Amino acid sequence: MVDTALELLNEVGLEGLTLRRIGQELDVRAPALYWHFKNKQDLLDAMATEMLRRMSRAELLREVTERRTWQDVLADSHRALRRTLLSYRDGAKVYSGTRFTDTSYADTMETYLKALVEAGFTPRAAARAFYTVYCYTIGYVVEEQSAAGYPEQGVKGIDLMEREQRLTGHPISAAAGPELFGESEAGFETGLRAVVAGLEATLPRGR
Amino acid sequence: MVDTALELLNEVGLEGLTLRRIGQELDVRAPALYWHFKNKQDLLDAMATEMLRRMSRAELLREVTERRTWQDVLADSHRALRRTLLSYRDGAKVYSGTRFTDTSYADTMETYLKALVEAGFTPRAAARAFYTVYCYTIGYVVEEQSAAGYPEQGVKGIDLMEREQRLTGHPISAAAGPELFGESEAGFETGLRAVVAGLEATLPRGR
DNA sequence: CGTTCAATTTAACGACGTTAAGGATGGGTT
DNA sequence: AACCCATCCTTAACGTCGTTAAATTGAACG
Repeated sequence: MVDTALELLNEVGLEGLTLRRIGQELDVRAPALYWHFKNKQDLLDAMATEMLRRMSRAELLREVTERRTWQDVLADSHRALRRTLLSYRDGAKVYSGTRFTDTSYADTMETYLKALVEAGFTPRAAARAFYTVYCYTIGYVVEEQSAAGYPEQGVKGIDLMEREQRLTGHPISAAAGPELFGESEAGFETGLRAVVAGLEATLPRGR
Repeated sequence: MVDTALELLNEVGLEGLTLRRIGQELDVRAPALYWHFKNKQDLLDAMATEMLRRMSRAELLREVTERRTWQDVLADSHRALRRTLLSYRDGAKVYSGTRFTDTSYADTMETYLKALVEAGFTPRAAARAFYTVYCYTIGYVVEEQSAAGYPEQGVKGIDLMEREQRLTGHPISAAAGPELFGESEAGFETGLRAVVAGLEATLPRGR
């Protein structure tokens, strides 16, 4: 049922994801859903949790089988997070700010934090480091998905030409358009590397 | 009218911000609002734009009167952004992913980018640097406001005690709670410094 | 006084999340 | 076989939402 809702999300987007529509997909009337979830937010939380679970399954395997630096662990895990969020329409919006419905995410979390601690981070610094990259990633993908739109569904993205015209008189801002909204993949990567490099430079690690 | 909506936002939150309620505040029926805005999203966009405008007014003054390093410009402007978003209930949610309704923000943007370019960043790198800090900040405040809740209005925040109990068996994750959700001010600052330091280390600047 | 135009009203529509009350199904117990 | 009880669903309805259409106000102006 969470699976169905996630599939449907990709078809109709967050705004079109109504209980009646989900019910339709399951050959069931809307109130039936209340047998399984106490309300719609509860279902959304479960969807976010399931997104994370799916990400973890693939990602945790890598963790165990490969030996990587803490920088790679941090960067790879958030590359995976971005990929996961991008794979659902409005994925970042659904995900951001929800509280997870169980502790299934904690295994993954714990593995990452342990890797940082073993690399010399204090537990507090490890948590802070992880959370910093996390916030960057969430923020980036929220903006990314919102700027992209869903043209095939009539949701327009940012029009770079129009933006440039609108910003005549602000040349640097105008020229920033293609860098920011035209190369989102490379842009995420550049920012991610910077953030990780900054953690390396500033956060207290033992020798 | 945008002012009224912003005031009201602080009383009732995004979820309680209905057109009928806004109308009530203005002694007007809901449909009257459609004379001024083409739909609710249009009003929300205007609110986000106004938030930014208010931030810029105070912040741009500093820019002109003080001489600061690009690091300080970058950090201070995003400290101001966070403060602004925090000053409205659900401020970050309202703000994130909206498109600005005019180009009033561009003056500010241009000033910041110019400071970076003068410090030796290429225009592209300047845009990227700014955007990286921007995403971190947006992501951070979205999580921050969602985790805090609004206890006086019955919206519960994260319960640290309960969280710790739930995460027994994941000691590092459990111990991360106070660091992440208990010291949000210091946490933002630490992350911000790291991100700026990372930009210093990785982004192409002239000599 | 009549016209024009901006700004608002009233009335209504369809869709939403949600609740209440009750029906179906089916295995386990007596 | 008859009953029970839990599970899972239905129908009906409520109140609220964003939004539209059409009629109405009221001031400014000739």
